[in-house]
Amino acid sequence: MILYNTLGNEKQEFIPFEGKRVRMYTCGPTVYHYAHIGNLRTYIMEDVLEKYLRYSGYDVTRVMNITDVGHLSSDADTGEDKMLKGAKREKKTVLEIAKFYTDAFFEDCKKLNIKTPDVVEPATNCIEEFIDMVSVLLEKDYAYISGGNVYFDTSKLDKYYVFGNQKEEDLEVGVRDDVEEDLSKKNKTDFVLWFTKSKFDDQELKWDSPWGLGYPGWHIECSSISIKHLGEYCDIHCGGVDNAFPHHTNEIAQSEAYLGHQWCKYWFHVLHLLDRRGKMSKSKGEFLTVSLLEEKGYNPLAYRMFCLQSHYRKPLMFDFDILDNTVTAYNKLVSRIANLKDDGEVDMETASQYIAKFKENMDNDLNTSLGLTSVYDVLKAKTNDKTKLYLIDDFDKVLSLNLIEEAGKVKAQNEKKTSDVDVAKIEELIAKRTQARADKDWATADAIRDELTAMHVVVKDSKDGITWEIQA
RNA sequence: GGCGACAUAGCCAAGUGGUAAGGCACGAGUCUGCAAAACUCUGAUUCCCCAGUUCAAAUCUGGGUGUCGCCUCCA
Repeated sequence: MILYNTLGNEKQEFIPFEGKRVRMYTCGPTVYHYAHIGNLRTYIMEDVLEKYLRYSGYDVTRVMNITDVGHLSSDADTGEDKMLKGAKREKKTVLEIAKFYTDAFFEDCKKLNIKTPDVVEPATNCIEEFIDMVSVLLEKDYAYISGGNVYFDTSKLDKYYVFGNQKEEDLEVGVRDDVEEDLSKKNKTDFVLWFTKSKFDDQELKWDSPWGLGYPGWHIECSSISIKHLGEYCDIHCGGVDNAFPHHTNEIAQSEAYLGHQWCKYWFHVLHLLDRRGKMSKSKGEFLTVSLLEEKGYNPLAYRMFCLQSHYRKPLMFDFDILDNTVTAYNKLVSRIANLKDDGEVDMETASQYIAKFKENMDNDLNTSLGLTSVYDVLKAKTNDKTKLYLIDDFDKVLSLNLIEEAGKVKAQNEKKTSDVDVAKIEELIAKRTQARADKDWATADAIRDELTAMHVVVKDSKDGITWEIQA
């Protein structure tokens, strides 16, 4: 499989450290609020990556952290503590908030067919590990204590900007209005490993440490949780692009300083979902959630298909008109599948050709748009329906659009009409209408059709006869 | 200011040196008393612009333009 690796900024052949074993790490959500559909784009694409790796025969272990420590990423950031802000907003304790939004996150994931990672670890479970890692970094002289906090010393590294050619002197401090420079740092790019000096008197979660009562820095959590569950080597680390710097850059710095060798081979970054204002973001106030989509009558899986239609490494513009477009496409696709007959034998020879094509598409840097096209190709294939159903079911192990299941619902819906409605009445009306049509009494025929429409019965006249069904 | 990504039909979008996939919408046709549904057909002389390399460029190189992201909250 070929994957674009941000480390090197190029497409590379994916070769794990150890045979068919894949250790995969995902930066999880900060659980202070609902995830918006932009956050979930990243998780959808990572889910496809994980499932495709499994489909390709890899033995995947995937770990995700839950950021329930409400720390700030910066010593100097005047922003408000995220978890605390959520707690204040909802008058709950920080941990109640974390629990609530963690559950909400996985409910959203479930609706989008995002598999729960093998290991999900809240940061508050790993304070000991964080402290251990910081201690080692201090011992190895990669860290120093200043102004009450423990900092990572980036000047000890040969190369700090691993993802690009950024120069420290070109960094602008205070690009954002609310950021001030932290004078306790030795170098501009140094970052906090452990805080004891919180700017927030009401910081709720604090733990004892060799450096005093405090809480961990933002980056230490991912490094530590990854190493705890996946060991010293990680194959793929995933996240949204905005995390590449500083979060992932800092993770690499501290992890490799701690381990003394290369840590993670591939960095998979998903680009942002945009709306008319640019990147969809919680800090801008209004944001779209899965529940909101459902309230508006959208099937969450239509949103999944919306994401799959585009490539993970391209910015994706969200608009309800575009989503509507996908909804139509999804419904049409499902109804075409519903028309397939489940009989005969699977033609494995033909099937293997389509599977090979699907793999070729997905092997090319997870080209989900072409992966979806494979489904359309199958529908047009010159083979029996059984083979088509077999292939669609197979591809859907990766795409996870519930295509077969939804098609089954459509079929059931069509069959339901015999049990749920007054068939005798409907057939009587249809008979009357047929007579009226035969008499060329169009007014009566149309009136009866209107009556049937009011009963949610759709009449279909075709040369093969008259059929009817209950409108969904 | 620095670093990085992206730009293809009305819309979403594939394409990684050999002459522009697929989907949605639109239009046309079949069917029909009309309609709906279903099925079939149809669309880019050209890929943001300008140079260059090449027998051959949407694809490579250089220079622009535009959009987006990051530069200590962020997926």
